[in-house]
Amino acid sequence: MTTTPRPTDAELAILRILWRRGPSTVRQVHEDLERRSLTGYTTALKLLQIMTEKGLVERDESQRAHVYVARLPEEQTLGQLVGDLLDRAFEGSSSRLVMRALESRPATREELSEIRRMLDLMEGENR
Amino acid sequence: MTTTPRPTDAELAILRILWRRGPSTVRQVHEDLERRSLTGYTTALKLLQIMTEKGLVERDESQRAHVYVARLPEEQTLGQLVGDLLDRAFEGSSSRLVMRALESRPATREELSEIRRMLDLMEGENR
DNA sequence: ATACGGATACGAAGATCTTCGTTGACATTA
DNA sequence: TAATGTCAACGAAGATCTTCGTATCCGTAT
Repeated sequence: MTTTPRPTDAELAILRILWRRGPSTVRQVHEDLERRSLTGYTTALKLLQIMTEKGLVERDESQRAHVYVARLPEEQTLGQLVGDLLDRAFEGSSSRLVMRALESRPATREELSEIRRMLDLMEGENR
Repeated sequence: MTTTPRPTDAELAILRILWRRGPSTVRQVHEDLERRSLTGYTTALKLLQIMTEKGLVERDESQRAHVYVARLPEEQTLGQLVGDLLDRAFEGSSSRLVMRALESRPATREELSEIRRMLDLMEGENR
C-alpha cells in the first residue's frame, strides 16, 4: 500500500526530468532544471531530499554523488494526477474533462485520430 | 486582462458549490460544504474573503449577509485547470492527457460515444 | 598531511494554505 | 431598551512549499 502524495509543481518539474533522463544526480537534475527556471543547486537538492521522504523518488547512496530515480512510472503518476483532477473538478466524468481538454488546446488532426484509435481500443476491451 | 490564479483545492470546492447553487451567502456555502467535510463557518468565510481578493469570486455587500458569486463561468475555469495540467505534465499534448484520463477512469459506453460526438464536432470545425 | 573542490546535510526565512477563535457590528425580539 | 442571535472582520497558528546560505563531509591532488 504505497500511496504517494500528489507532487507539487516544482516536484512535478523534477519528476519530468527524471522520467526523461532516467537515474540522475542532483547536478544533472539541476542543470536540466536551470534551462527553464533560475534556481540554485541547493534548491534542487532540497526538493529531491523532500521527494525522497515522500516516496516520490528513490535514492541510491552507494556513490558519493547520490543518484535519484522516479519511484513510479510516468504513466501511473500522470494517471493519478488526471484522476485527481477528475474527482476534484469534474465529478469523475471523463467525457466532460475530455471536452474541456480539447477546447482549451485544440488538437491536431493526427491527435484527434489517435484519440479515436484509443476509443476503439477501449470499446473493444470491455465489450 | 483579467487573469485569476489557479484555485486551490479548498477554493475549487467552494467554486463548485457556487456554480451549482448560483449566488450564495456564506451560510449557504458553509452548509453545503459541511456535507462533505467538517469545517467551521469561519473557515468558509475566510476562504470566500481570500477568493474575493484574488478575484475568483465577486461579493455583493448590499445586504447584511453578503452574497458571493463565482466570477468566471465553470467551463472557463475548468478549461484553465485542464490547460494548466496539460502544460505542467503533458507537454501540451491533449491526446496524451485523454489517454491517461480514459485509462485511469474507464468511461462508460455512453461517455465514449459522447466523446466521439465531440471529436466529430471538432473535426468539422477546423476543416 | 594539507588544501581544494564538489557533494550532501542542516536550518531557516518568506510565501501561501487551511483552519479557527475572538471581537465587534447590527438587527430582531422580548 | 436590553438581550439574543447572526454576521463580517481580524488575527493568528500550524502545515506545507519554495528558495537558499552556511556548514560539513570526503576524495583527490599537491
